[in-house]
Formats: sequence, structure tokens, C-alpha cells
Amino acid sequence: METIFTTENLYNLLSGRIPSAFNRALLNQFKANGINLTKEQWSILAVLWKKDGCSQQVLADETYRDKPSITRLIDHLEKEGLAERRPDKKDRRLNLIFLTEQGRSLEEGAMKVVDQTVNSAVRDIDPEVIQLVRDTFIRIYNNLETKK
Amino acid sequence: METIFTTENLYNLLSGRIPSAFNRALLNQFKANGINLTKEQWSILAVLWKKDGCSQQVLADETYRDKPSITRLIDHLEKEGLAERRPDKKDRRLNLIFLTEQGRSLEEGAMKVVDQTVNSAVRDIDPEVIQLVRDTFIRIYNNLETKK
DNA sequence: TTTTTGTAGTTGCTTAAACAACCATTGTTA
DNA sequence: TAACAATGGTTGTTTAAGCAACTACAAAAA
Repeated sequence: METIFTTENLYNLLSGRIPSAFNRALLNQFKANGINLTKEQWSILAVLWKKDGCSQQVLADETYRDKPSITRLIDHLEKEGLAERRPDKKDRRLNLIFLTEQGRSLEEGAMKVVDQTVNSAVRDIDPEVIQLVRDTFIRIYNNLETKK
Repeated sequence: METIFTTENLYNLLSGRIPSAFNRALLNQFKANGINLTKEQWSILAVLWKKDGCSQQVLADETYRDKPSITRLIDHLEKEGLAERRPDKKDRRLNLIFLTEQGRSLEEGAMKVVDQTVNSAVRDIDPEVIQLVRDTFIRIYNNLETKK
């Protein structure tokens, strides 16, 4: 295989430096706007704002986390008063997760900040290039999932 | 601003799903090859293999971590017998970090696994596209650093 | 040369990820 | 329907990130 890339170059691309920087920036913007959320909490809320009342397993699938991680994130959201568990009446194995009024009220402000941060990150970059980057990442993801 | 992207699309690109998948894959490959390293440990060792005897601050800069994170990662590497601290004789503020024989001996095997995993991830993708993705990510990184 | 400023590293705290082991409930099948 | 498998969730453990507060030392400024 002939490429102009060293393993190290590619590793840096794949290993997550940019996402770290992005997540840091997002967190700072939250803080600067008086929104008291970790990026993990926000990622859960982002699902609930669309699918209020879904199960923990759905949250795990949507946010690419395992079940224990969700258990603890929900614990934390409950403690903060942003969401609550309610047992499913039909299937008693399930917890359904509902936003509280407070959890709902964060949506507008948080989404505005995410929007600004995302747009700031990709400013001056050709949308077609962004599209290509996305497509490439999907291919990489599939390559990783389907092993070698 | 007119784009075909929703904030959510872009967020998913920027927030680190692919790196998570990559890091998971790498960890699995380490394990499958009997290499007992976390990805964090490996990322420190990767610097030391090139700059044995550098300071903790250098490790922090090279791996994009803060100083406390490095303190603890080195603690752990010392406990595992892979590296050791030696005070700098000239500047007594500094610890210089040196690989042990055992730490050095991991290089070949680990790099082979990283190499395979990286190549598997980008297989069938045009090198020019990879280059463009890299360049774009560097621009995004700079956008994030120079704030809006 | 004393004071001030900066740099290197550590400790404490909160939050989270990943994995294994586990319990309860539900679904399947023999 | 009784045994077994699958699903949803929790707990325990290890490892790590990120921030603030701190100590020790060095360099620069007064």
C-alpha cells in the first residue's frame, strides 16, 4: 500500500484531538452562557428533547455508550433535577426517562450555543468539503466496525 | 449562511464518534495481540519512543493533556514498570521520564498493531481524500482555538 | 539582591468510560 | 408449563479527564 501518510499522521487524525478541542470549546461556551451542563449531560438531553420518555437502552444506542454509563448519567440528571425515571407499566424491566420542566427549559439556550460553536468551528470551510469529510468518516467508521 | 448541514449532522462529525470507535478498535487489537496497554498509556509511550528522557510538560504538550493528567499517567507507567522519573540535575523543577527496558521492548509490537489498525480504518479510501480530511480538521482546530 | 513573575509538577475533587458480574423481568421452546 | 435464553438495568472496579489550589524552584525586574 502506497500512501504519503505516516501511521503517526493518521493516528493523530483518528484518535480524537479535534473532537477534544471541539468538546472543550463547547463546554466553555456553555459556561460563558450560564448553561450548567457537561457535554455528556447535554448529549443525553439532546436525545430527550427529541424522544422524551424513551428507555435507557435507547439512550445508550443513540449516544454510543454502554448501559452502565447511561445509568450513572441518568442518576446525575435526576440529582440535578433535569430528568426522571418512570417505570414502564407494560414492561417492568424498562425505565422510561422523562425531562422535567427544568430539563425542557434548557433546550433553546443550549441549542443556540451548540449552533454557534459548530458554525464557528466550520466557518470559511466549503460545504462540499465538509460533506466529503463526513462521508469519509462514515466509511472509516464502517471499516472499523466490519473489522479487517 | 446557507448549508445543507443541520447542526446535528455537524455535531456528530465534530463530537468524536469516529475517534471513539477507532480507539475501541485499537484497544481490542492490543488485547488480541497480548499487549497490555490502555490507549492513554500507549499515547505516552509513543512520545517516549521518540523522545526518551523528555519532561512531563513535553508529554503534556505532545499528547494534548493537562499536567495533572500526565502526573497520573506517569504514576501508572511507573507502577507497571514501563517508565521512570529522574530529576533533572540542571533544573530541579523538572522530572525527566525515561523508558525502562520493558517499556522500550513494547515498541515494535505496539506499533505494528497501531499500523494495522490505522490501515484497516482507511482501507479503500483515496489518499488525496484523507489528505483533504486532515487539512480540513486542522482548519477546524484552528477555528476553535482562535475562537470566533 | 530582594521582590515579583513564571514554570514544573502534585494533590484533591467531580465527572465519566469501559468492562465484568449481577438481578429482575420477559420471551422462547421443549 | 418448566427450563432456558434474551433483554433492561444496576453495582463494583479500574482508569482517565479537567479544573482549582497548591508547593518548589527558576528567571526576570525592581
